[in-house]
Amino acid sequence: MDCCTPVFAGVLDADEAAQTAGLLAALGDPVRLRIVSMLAAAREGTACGCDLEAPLGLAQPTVSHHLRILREAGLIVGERKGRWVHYSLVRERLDEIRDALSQRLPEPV
Amino acid sequence: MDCCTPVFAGVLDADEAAQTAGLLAALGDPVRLRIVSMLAAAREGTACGCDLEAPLGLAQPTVSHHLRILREAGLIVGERKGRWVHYSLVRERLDEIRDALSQRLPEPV
DNA sequence: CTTTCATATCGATGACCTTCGATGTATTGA
DNA sequence: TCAATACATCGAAGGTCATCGATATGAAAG
Repeated sequence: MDCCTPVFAGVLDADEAAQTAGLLAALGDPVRLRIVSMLAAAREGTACGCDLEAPLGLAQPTVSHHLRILREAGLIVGERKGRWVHYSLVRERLDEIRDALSQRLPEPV
Repeated sequence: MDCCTPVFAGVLDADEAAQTAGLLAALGDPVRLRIVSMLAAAREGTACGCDLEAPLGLAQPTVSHHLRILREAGLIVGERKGRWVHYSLVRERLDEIRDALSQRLPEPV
């Protein structure tokens, strides 16, 4: 007797999965999630790296590392303002993740 | 002159961040994302491990490893049905992630 | 009872990731 | 021009993760 042998039509292919997983992995770190939370809570929706080090309790290179990962994932953008870089969220990317989690799911009861 | 010095009220604390990041990290892998996609697309909403190996192109222990991570994150549950284990999605956990991405964000324009 | 099949666990390997000190780059202010 | 500040990059150390062969467990079938 065989198992269920379900049909896997319309399933994420490897490329789509890699793309979405990249976004999720970028957010799948406590430090980066807190950075995103801080940017969302910040006045004007922006903050610079120097303001993140103390609340996060991390050294400057570490914060810069995480900001880079978020930037390369397209989740934040940094704009140079004189001596500082003002980081802000890219709302479209967060929506993209939400959409990816909503699609391809069976209808809720 | 100082920087923006934003107020970080209502920001995720370390514990909350670790919990949500755990869920995101569990999904932040191409293989696991495809597994979730497959379970969502499967007839009856369930599938057993043996049906996943071939489409994923991975060895059985590797698939079992990823199923375990998804199970420990609470994203799937496995029910033993004779020789097979039928895995299915836990919709509440996916909603939990969506909610975490929706809260604490400034109002959309 | 033995064989067969689905699944879980173990151990090893190689890759990746987080963290930070040291250092480089860029911009401002004196 | 020179000192100070914000940020990026480099290199190293330590931990974690994905992968798989070998092996164990558990259940059905002959």
